[in-house]
Amino acid sequence: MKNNIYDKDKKIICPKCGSNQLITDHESAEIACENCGIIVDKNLVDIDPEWRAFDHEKKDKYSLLKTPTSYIIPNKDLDTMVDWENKDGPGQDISIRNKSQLYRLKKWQRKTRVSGATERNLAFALSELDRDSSRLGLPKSVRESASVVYRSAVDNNLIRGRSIECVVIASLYAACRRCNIPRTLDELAEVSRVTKKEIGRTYRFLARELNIKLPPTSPIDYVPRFASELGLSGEVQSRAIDIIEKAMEKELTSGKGPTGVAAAALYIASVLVGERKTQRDVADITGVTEVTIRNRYKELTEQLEMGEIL
DNA sequence: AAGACGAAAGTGGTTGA
DNA sequence: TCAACAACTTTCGTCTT
Repeated sequence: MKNNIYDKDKKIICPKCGSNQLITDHESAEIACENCGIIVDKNLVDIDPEWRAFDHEKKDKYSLLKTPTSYIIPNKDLDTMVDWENKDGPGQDISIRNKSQLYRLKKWQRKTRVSGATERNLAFALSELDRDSSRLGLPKSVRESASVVYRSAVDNNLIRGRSIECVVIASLYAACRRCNIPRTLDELAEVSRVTKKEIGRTYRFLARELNIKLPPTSPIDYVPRFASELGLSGEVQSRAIDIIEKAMEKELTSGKGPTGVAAAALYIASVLVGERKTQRDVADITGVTEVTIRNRYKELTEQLEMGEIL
């Protein structure tokens, strides 16, 4: 079976979203779509409909079965192997299977001994990622973005000495921030067995090694989620965002924790609009203390000349 | 009685010598 | 590596509604 993606002159596009913004990865011979994050493998020989039409759940399942042949083994060897299997295939199932296994074992041992472990690692990590992100109610785009981060972490040998779960969570953290729907370290720590400290440390490590540069999280990004969890109206939200924008102009927010600023802005806005929440309510949802809210609140009202509250 | 306020002491992380 | 430092937390007593 000849595959048409392999042709070098042909432009490769992402089968899922049609984007041609593909990132080629050096060592693993895989191509990732920058837009939606799925893997489009250039060296893939066996293009079944199932592969072509994969969405992410399916891809995870099939990757166990298929990826060892598609990801790792150089394409020329792979071509040979596929042909050989196809010719001898009908009739003698068992012996063929044995031969095939032997062949692959040899291959793996000789050239890519790590790859078996790597694949298992990846499969485990991706299911972990699925579990965590669905617990957090994260959209697919974030999950995909996180899996891209994780894969590159694997490719750069960054997981060694770290737990898979830890790296997965750190990847998720990065992905959330990139997608502008940040989650706090506390929230991430809650759904995993990794401590907040470790997540932070691992994230910083990944960011440094992978050259991920993300601007500091804006308090504004937290407003919609916190507001809806507090049952506050859209009007309160826009007032809060207003306050934060003004505060940022005056550089009142730099160096301060974004959740604290968001919490205080929401509190102030809730009072202004007349949907008052107690400091305790806001503190519980936002994960900061009342004291912090009070401090931010004080700074904001003083510096922004909001005497109207008093 | 509940919520808001603030002082004081403690924690974990960053920075700079 | 260590100390200084800022942000944030915990705790607790006082004031306000």
